[in-house]
Amino acid sequence: MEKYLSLLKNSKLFQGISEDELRSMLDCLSAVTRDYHKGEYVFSRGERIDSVALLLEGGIHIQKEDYWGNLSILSEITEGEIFGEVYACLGSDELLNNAVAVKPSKVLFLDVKRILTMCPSACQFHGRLIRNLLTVLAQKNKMLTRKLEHMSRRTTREKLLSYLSEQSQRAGSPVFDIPFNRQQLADFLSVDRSAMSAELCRMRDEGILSFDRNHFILN
Amino acid sequence: MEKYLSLLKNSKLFQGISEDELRSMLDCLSAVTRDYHKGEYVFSRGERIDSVALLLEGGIHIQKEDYWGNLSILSEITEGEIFGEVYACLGSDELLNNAVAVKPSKVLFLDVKRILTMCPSACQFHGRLIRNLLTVLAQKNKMLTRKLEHMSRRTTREKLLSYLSEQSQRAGSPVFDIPFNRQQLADFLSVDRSAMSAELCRMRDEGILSFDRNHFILN
DNA sequence: ACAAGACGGTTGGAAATACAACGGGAAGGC
DNA sequence: GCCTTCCCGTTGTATTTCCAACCGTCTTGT
Repeated sequence: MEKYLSLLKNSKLFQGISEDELRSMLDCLSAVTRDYHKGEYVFSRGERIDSVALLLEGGIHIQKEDYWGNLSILSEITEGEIFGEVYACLGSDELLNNAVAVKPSKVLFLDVKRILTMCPSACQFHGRLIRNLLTVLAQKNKMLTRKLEHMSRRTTREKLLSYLSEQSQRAGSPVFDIPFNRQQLADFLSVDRSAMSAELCRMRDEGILSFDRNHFILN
Repeated sequence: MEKYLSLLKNSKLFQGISEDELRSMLDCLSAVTRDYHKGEYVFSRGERIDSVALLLEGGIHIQKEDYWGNLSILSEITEGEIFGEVYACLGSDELLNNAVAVKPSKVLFLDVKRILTMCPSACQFHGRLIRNLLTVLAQKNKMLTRKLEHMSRRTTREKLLSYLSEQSQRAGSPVFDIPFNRQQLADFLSVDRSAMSAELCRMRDEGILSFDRNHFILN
């Protein structure tokens, strides 16, 4: 656990909390870790949970498969990010999506009730934790809004440009890498992979962008 | 203001807070109201805000217009709901969407910094307010996830069924009203109005559903 | 070295959507 | 009563997407 303290200290959830405080909080929140291999499910649709998950190592996709095997990727979780917080906060609601490890992963689970219901005056950093959680929820909310912006575009080209522009903006550079391969990007944008691939090549031929695998340059 | 106290008391933001406490809190949060006529903008894209808005009366659409006048409706705000809370919480971020009154509306503005930064022990219900805000954010998060579920469907028919099923489920009955007319529903689901209208009629002819204006029955 | 699988690109036909234009009916204002 | 506006449905065409199939390259495991 010690080796992840600096990751935790810099995570959005524990921002502004000292390392000493962090150690005692982990006990207080009945923190446990678990390892997952690639393809394993951390959470499953329909489940009820009362812990938030924090990704210590690896990669997670929040996604959904329908009856015909069609995959839809909602979001990607990177190291230091939390997931499942919505359902942990709402308590009684069933999960709408699966959380699947896309790499060998290590996940830390924290009991949310302890965050929400513990007496605020009991520990100095407790209020800070709640406000951090609030900020994370607001940021995720904004992320979902931006994703809806991509998805509301009518054509594959517009969806791609909307997504790639955001990635470029986030990277602060016209040169950037995306965290998906072609199939995953198609499942993320809800379009056909082959059609998307063709559209990317058309845009490249028109000089709008260039790419190699998941490395992109926007012009 | 007095006439809205029972609405406020039953709102998700002020749930569990007594009427007396509520009165004093409204002062504390430097509450002000403002009226809007139909079509007027409450918030505009690009703006920065530090107040949450609570709709006392009327109806608001959170929406975005692109360069070519295409409208995209993100969500609908009904009486008692709050909006703008994401940006008020994040402080420095610019709004991504407009908030437009679709009916004559009355809006209450509350200073969010007072909610977030005031000493938690100062007032008994302050902690309650933060936790309520947390719950509202989590619920909105889930709402956006569900909307993404509709939007990730490939065909207009699937989008419609996904949306109508949710509305039916929310109403707890196969008979329900939707809060949109045809054009608004099309802008909400990001499809062509005429194609959507045709699809609705095909589904009616196939016996899947029936409808009259915004009144629907699912079979 | 070899086989198997993952990945990205390409193609052609079927299906669905977008777009523009039109018509009828209901609602609302004068 | 009349006119205007809004709302919904219909139609036809051009465009776009989906789907299935196939190929070449690169990686991985044995």
